[in-house]
Amino acid sequence: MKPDSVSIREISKITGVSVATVSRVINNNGRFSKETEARVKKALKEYNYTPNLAARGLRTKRIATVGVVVPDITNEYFARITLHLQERLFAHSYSTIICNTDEKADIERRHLDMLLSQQVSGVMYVSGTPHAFDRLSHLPAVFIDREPQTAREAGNYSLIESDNFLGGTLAARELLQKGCRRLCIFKYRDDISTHNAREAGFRQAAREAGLHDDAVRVEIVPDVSVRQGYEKAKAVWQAGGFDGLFCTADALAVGACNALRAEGVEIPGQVKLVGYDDTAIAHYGAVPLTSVHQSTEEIGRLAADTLLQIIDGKQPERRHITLPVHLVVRASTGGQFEEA
Amino acid sequence: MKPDSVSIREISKITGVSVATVSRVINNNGRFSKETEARVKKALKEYNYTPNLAARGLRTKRIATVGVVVPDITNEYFARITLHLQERLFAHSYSTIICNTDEKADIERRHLDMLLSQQVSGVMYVSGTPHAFDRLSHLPAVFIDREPQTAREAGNYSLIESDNFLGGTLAARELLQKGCRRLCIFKYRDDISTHNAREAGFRQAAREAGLHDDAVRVEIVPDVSVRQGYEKAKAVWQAGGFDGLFCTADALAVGACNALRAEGVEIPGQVKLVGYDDTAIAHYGAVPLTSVHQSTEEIGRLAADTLLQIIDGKQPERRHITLPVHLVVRASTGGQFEEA
DNA sequence: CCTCGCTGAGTAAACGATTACTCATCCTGG
DNA sequence: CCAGGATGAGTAATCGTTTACTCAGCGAGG
Repeated sequence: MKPDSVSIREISKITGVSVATVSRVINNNGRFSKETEARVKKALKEYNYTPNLAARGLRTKRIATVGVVVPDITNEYFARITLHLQERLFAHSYSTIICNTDEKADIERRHLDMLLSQQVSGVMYVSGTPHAFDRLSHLPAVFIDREPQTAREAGNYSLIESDNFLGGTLAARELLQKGCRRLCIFKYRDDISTHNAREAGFRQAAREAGLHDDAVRVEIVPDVSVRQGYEKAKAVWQAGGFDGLFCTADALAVGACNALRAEGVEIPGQVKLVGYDDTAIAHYGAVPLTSVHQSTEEIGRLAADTLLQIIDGKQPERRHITLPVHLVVRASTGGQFEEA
Repeated sequence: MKPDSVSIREISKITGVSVATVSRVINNNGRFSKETEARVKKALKEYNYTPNLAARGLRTKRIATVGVVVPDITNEYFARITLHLQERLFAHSYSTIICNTDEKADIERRHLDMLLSQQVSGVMYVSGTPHAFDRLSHLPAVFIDREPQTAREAGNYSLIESDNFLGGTLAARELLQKGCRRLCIFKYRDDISTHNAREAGFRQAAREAGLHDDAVRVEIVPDVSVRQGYEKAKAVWQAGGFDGLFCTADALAVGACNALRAEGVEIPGQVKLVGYDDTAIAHYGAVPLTSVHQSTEEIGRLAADTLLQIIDGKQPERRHITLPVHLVVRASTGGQFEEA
């Protein structure tokens, strides 16, 4: 049973130098001789010294921790981004506090108060609802995917998103090229810029291909569950149908796929299907799903680096970064069957 | 732009009482008059006071934060448990630091050092590899699913797991009852008690049904990916086959399902299939998957409550809790088709 | 030989909150 | 009328680190 953890003062006593010097050696800050350094470092190791971050944070008012605010960690897309964020931040010896808001304003508010209390050095908003942003308008922040309207004029933040308009365009082109003419979109809510841009890109591509605007039917769904996709697809199919369907999230597409097959519809024979995010379930379904891929790894890496830059007081190179996306073609639009 | 956050001292100045009294009001600790209380509380609200957790933690040596160590947050089962843990802990105004180890000992070690530095009050091990447990043997800890052998004699910890033996038994009974006689198990590694127990339960049920031990073939896989399931199923099928397959994780079962269908095998006609964890992908696959369900919500809730008890110095009611599981029957063993 | 600058290291004051003591005041019962 | 308990509130030490000052010693240039 090791001692609970020795303090800088005990190291000082052991080595016979002052606490100030020990601190200098630890932080490699200020002057000290080679011998002193060696002696102190030996003691640090030997007595298994662990810095008390509370004390350090109190004194320096900076703590190597950032908050990550995410709507739903069980959503694979969010989980991946969060994971990559964490890896990158951890590599810079920052720790992360992950806060799940479930898209609820009051929960988000409480989480933010907690983050403030912790004196975190920055906050990462993963597809964040902007509800409680006023709480921390003075903190370094990076938004992923969605930008809060209320923060427009506020200061220190950046936005990282992927090119949703392009994603929509790619989806439309694939369906059109494969011969679809009666198109339908299942879109998540009507107030989320991310999903609206996907629709806009889709519509524009359809228009460019000479389709009339009302050849594209839009259905709005209140959540991105498989069940939603299932039920919406059943309803819309019975109400007239379509031959090409674009869902702004993979889960919807998987649900739609199941529903259509239950109705005896052949995919990709009668209906072609494109999803979004290229999450793992895109591979697993009854029909492997063509989907728009965005790199969670790159998003996470860029977002982490940008936040660290802001924290360090450097102006980030770019305040607003848009990453490219690409389409992964699978069986649901008649692509090659891709295994596993 | 609000002031960065006022301190207890400023509240003291504003209200004309001492800092000690302000602190007492904040913590509802010690004595103070109704009027003082009202005046202080008003000022706290008005000036938007946020306690500095670093200072508090430094003084009290207790911080309302626990570390959650998890192998892979993008695994849905782990993500769900983590989510419920967080909800429950947050409800008790604890925050959580989630650490993803990727099953790597050195990453785990660094995470633990960080948690120690943060002076967390406890650690939650979700299906944790025990590698670096020595680092914090004196900290309150709760293990979910897996118990570290090395910690046997160490003090303050509990184990929450679900009844894996029962899960294996249920899986076997379902397959046997539906007429399967040539059984196969895809098991994740050979050194993980959780998965070993599933196999043991399965075998025992098979034995009880009068099957010879070698009527149960066991295949060990190195990870729980869909791809693994796919490839192993293809290989085993070509090497002789089976009519009932039990996978100790859903992802394996989904991969196996895809592989078998690609071979022209009918499910559940020729082969019946049971998975484990009842994650979302169990619903999504080409054939809805019969799976052993364990309640992540209950596991999370119990684990959180137990850890809080240990932190508060109370002996938890039970050191070792085993939760029941149940089987959800779907199409892959000939059950009713369950939508979405 | 004096002075100046550099080097290595110590002293002590913060940081913001908690809490053990202390104390003045007031009330009450004998 | 007084002893003593209860009450409300202030004083000051403390938690572990960082860091602005300070300073002794030494070597070199004038």
